[in-house]
Amino acid sequence: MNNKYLTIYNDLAEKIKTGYYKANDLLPSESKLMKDYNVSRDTIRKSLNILTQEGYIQKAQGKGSFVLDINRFTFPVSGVVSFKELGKQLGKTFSTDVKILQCISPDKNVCNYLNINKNQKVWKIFRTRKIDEENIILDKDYILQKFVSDLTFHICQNSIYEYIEDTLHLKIAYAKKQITVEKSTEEDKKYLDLKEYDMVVVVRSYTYLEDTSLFQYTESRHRPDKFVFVDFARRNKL
Amino acid sequence: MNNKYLTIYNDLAEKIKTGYYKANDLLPSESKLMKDYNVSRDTIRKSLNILTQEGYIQKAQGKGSFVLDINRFTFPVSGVVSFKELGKQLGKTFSTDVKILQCISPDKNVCNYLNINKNQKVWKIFRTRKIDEENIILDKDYILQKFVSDLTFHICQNSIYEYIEDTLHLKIAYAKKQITVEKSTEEDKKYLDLKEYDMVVVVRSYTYLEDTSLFQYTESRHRPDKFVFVDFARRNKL
DNA sequence: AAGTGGTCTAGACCACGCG
DNA sequence: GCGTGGTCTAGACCACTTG
Repeated sequence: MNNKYLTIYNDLAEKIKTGYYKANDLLPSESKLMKDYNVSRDTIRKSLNILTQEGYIQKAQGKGSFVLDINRFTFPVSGVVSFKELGKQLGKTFSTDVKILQCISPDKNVCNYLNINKNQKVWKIFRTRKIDEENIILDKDYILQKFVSDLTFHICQNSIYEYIEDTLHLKIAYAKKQITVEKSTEEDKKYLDLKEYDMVVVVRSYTYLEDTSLFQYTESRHRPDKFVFVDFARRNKL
Repeated sequence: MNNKYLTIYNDLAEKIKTGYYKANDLLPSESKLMKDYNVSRDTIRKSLNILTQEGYIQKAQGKGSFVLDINRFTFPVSGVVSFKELGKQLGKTFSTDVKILQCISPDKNVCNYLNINKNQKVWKIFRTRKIDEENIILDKDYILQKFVSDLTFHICQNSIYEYIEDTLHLKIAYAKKQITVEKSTEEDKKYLDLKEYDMVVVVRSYTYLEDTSLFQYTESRHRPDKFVFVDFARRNKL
């Protein structure tokens, strides 16, 4: 990465994660960091702003930048993160089973979700996610075929995001998400090891590309006892 | 507010919300906005960055800033927002019942949540939230007494956040949140109209002040069918 | 008084999209 | 080639904290 401020952000974030800077430590002052990295103050401030946004530090006028305690942040479902990336970050044994992979003419519901008409083909992908030998999550993905002409079992087994970003070079920009809890359906019971639970946590995501086109709708259905969502939020006035 | 960039942000956000700028419109270019508001480019860019962050716009190099469709964002539980603020934004008929308000020596669990020892007094506040004549949410708040010496039923009935920020002038900076789904307890059944549901959605929040001191732990317990969480997330590389 | 972060400015150069 | 946003710089002044 040739960006100075991103490089500095990553460097500082790494130093916080590895404990070089510890919770409640003060980061070096902005003028000190300017000299250390040999950049202008604005560049340093850009880096620090991202650290603030991500919950790494808290700034205080007249005092400095305090390192926050991030040890409660181990399950970052917030943000736009794929299942494979998640697994990597957690180091747990996850596995994925591709149940359905087909290119279809969408039904009414899917048309509605993706805001298209039924002549536009979409990929329909159902995958189950296994943790400790139990099927915990059912992911139902619908992806506009015009953006992704080919998909294989192997790609779905691996990471669709990786393929889309690294191979197709599509740029995912943002997502809208909604979390609710609903009665489990026959489909849920078919694909998941629901045990005694008769409800599932449903995470609906609409994913958009950089040019603001909606290209994917995902419904992620979780067994309630294994669902956790962790969030860091700053108070915004006005 | 004397901040230029916040003023401009609010002005533009207002124009998007009221439909002066519509979805898929291009915002005026940065140089145009510089002239319109008679400020430097950096100030404009600060405003646009917040709009981007909050999901109002999407920028594209060489093209401009596109207005996004925000109509799916009607329930902003994300961010640090209090119940009263929420009610205002939704225009629905909510009501709050204060069930418990006392200053206690905390038990082991609360000590653990707030990272204190049992000699520190805390306010214990239980409130139920009613929507359409049903008790849907049970809020269990624990607030360090050293920050808030006095609390009344009237304040709790209204908005604790309002009192803390506007009257005590404490500055709430950020919060960590966790969402899970759990079996309902006897307490839940006592305070809520749970109908046939035997599970509740539990939102645990740790709220921090600007000086990074943890001052409040809240457990918000929701009847599952009425729970919605909406989030906007940008994809961050690296 | 000295040091910290917060805001604002003016100017430079680059990368990208489009005609 | 022109206009757009993206990055970076250097300098100014202010507000706040601490000694």
